[in-house]
Amino acid sequence: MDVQLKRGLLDVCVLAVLKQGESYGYKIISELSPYIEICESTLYPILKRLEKSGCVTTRTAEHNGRLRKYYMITQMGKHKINEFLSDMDEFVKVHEFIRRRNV
Amino acid sequence: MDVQLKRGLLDVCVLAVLKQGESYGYKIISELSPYIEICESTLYPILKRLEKSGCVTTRTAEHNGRLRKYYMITQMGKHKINEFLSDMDEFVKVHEFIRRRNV
DNA sequence: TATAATACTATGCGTAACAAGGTATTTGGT
DNA sequence: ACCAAATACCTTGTTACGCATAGTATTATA
Repeated sequence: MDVQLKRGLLDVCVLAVLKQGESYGYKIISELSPYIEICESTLYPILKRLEKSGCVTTRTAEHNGRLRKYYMITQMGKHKINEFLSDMDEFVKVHEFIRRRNV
Repeated sequence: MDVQLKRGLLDVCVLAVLKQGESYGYKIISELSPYIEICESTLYPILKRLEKSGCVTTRTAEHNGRLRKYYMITQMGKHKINEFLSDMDEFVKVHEFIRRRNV
């Protein structure tokens, strides 16, 4: 998918994954990969951003002798998803506008 | 609509307008305004970009003693619209992915 | 024993939307 | 006659975000 079209989409994808339960960086990528490509150097800044803006909280736990950072969605994060879905109503109308003029 | 979500959308909106026939800056804004907000300082760089990439051609004509720059879509521009619509198939699937996880 | 997979992080680049500001003419209201 | 709004175009600087590239380090697998 065109890079520009992903803008603003990836944040919400990550939040949508976390809505189903806590997860961690590497796993989030693999959960999203069937739907949208997101590379590490994109994801980790997103996670940092989401934490800073209060959309997720974190806990660090040991797994197989390695530290893993788990991310959990907050109320604010859920609110962000709903905001996105509202925007999508508008987006869909614009999409239709373009399709109508393409016949 | 969120600024980031507009990324990559506005170019195609402009092209979709031009697919219906030539138009000029000010008119394009008014034709789009019921569907999506686009300000002048966004539109004119877009038009320049589209011209540079061969998606539109221009002609300048006098109208009421004032110069007006008319923009016309090219084959390349039409191709760009179709590329966008392909990307949208993917986008729609991601949208559904998010909606499903938001119940 | 090497290579893939797992797991996280930092730096720098390019693109696009927009705020703010500038220029100039015409039209409409009072 | 005068001012505001509408018409019409353009430039500069800022900000945000996706990604390429690179680095670090452990564990599993062939």
